[in-house]
Amino acid sequence: MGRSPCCDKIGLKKGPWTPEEDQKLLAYIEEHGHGSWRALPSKAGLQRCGKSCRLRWTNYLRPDIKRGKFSLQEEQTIIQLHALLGNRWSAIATHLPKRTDNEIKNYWNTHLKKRLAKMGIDPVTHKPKNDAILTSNDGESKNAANLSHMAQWESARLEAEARLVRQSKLRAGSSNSIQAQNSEFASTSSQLQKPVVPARCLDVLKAWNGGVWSAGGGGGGGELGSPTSTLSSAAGVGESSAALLEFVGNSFGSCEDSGMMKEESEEEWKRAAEYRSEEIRDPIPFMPGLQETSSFPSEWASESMRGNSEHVPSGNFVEKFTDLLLSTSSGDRPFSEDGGESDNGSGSGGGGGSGDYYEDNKNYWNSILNLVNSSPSHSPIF
DNA sequence: AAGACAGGCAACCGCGCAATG
DNA sequence: GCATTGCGCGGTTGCCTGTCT
Repeated sequence: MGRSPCCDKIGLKKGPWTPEEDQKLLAYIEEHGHGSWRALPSKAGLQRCGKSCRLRWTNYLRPDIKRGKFSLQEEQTIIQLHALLGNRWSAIATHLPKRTDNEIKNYWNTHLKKRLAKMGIDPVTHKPKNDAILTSNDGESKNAANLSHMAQWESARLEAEARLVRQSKLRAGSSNSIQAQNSEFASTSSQLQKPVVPARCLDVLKAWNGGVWSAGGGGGGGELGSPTSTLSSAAGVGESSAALLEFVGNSFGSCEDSGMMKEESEEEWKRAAEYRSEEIRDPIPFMPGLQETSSFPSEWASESMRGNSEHVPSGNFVEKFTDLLLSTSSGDRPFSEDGGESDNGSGSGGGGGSGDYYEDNKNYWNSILNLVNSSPSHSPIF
């Protein structure tokens, strides 16, 4: 509908960019910024469509792009976020400073997807391929439902962040100052694609670890052994709910700050495998600590609760999340019914109930991390 | 050495959404 | 409210390069 042609105009060049074209584009953007991609090519003297220019800029020429191999933690971030968000590469990219969605997408398709497949993990569902046999329909649906809740929440948050970026860009864009634009590229250009808020990583999983995994009481939580997860059944209420509340708006140091960009990779996988193989005692070290708390902007929930991914089945997450918070604050334990009597975290020994519900999910994520991290470092996969 | 094959990645394409007139 | 425009996203393609035979 009403869509004007873009790259099919006669006379527009397609295909690989030449250094001369790159130079023209760079020079123009450095001098003028990119106000309108559509108008840019002619102004810059390029026989390209605006879309092609934008792509070239965002995926290749932008000064804040990190190229080269992905670090172990970047890989883990991608895998885990993909488990939550599905093929929402732009959302995943917001958690990986200096990486473009296209790069992440390519890396997933060419490396990580195959790696997971070889490890027996379905790269779409992030579950072991024989999981369907091992898991009852009921348990699976619980896993899916809970994951979907988290994913929807993350989706909403990311989109809200994106809105903030757009708004801030609009504000910034109201000034035609070249310096302003240039300084923006230089200092915060990654924020052109990312939220204004500090880069985050693994919010959901962090909350998952802090709020859900640790909530198994003295049993499962104790098994995990996190300093933050030594919850008595009484204190656990407050702490786990606090973790969830922190998760609502948490903002912690960027992945980069937390050592995200360590050079990779074999050694890191090896170290991680060693570490993880000792004991899955505390997922938290993979996730920077919870630090900041902010309020829950209602607008986050106002849109984008649409189920836009097969990973994110539709459902009224906000409602349930609110219920969760309410029940938490009212003293009910949302995560565990069985207090400290669960087994060593490996199974759903106790009967039924929400204890099993979250235990299943904990085990699910444990299995992902286990499978990823415990793969032999000498494996051809790696 | 050369052809075949596979993997990796840059770029293209089409769609959806938001903004605007 | 509708048409149009512009941008961003995700899927896909095709070229380039490295490896194998």
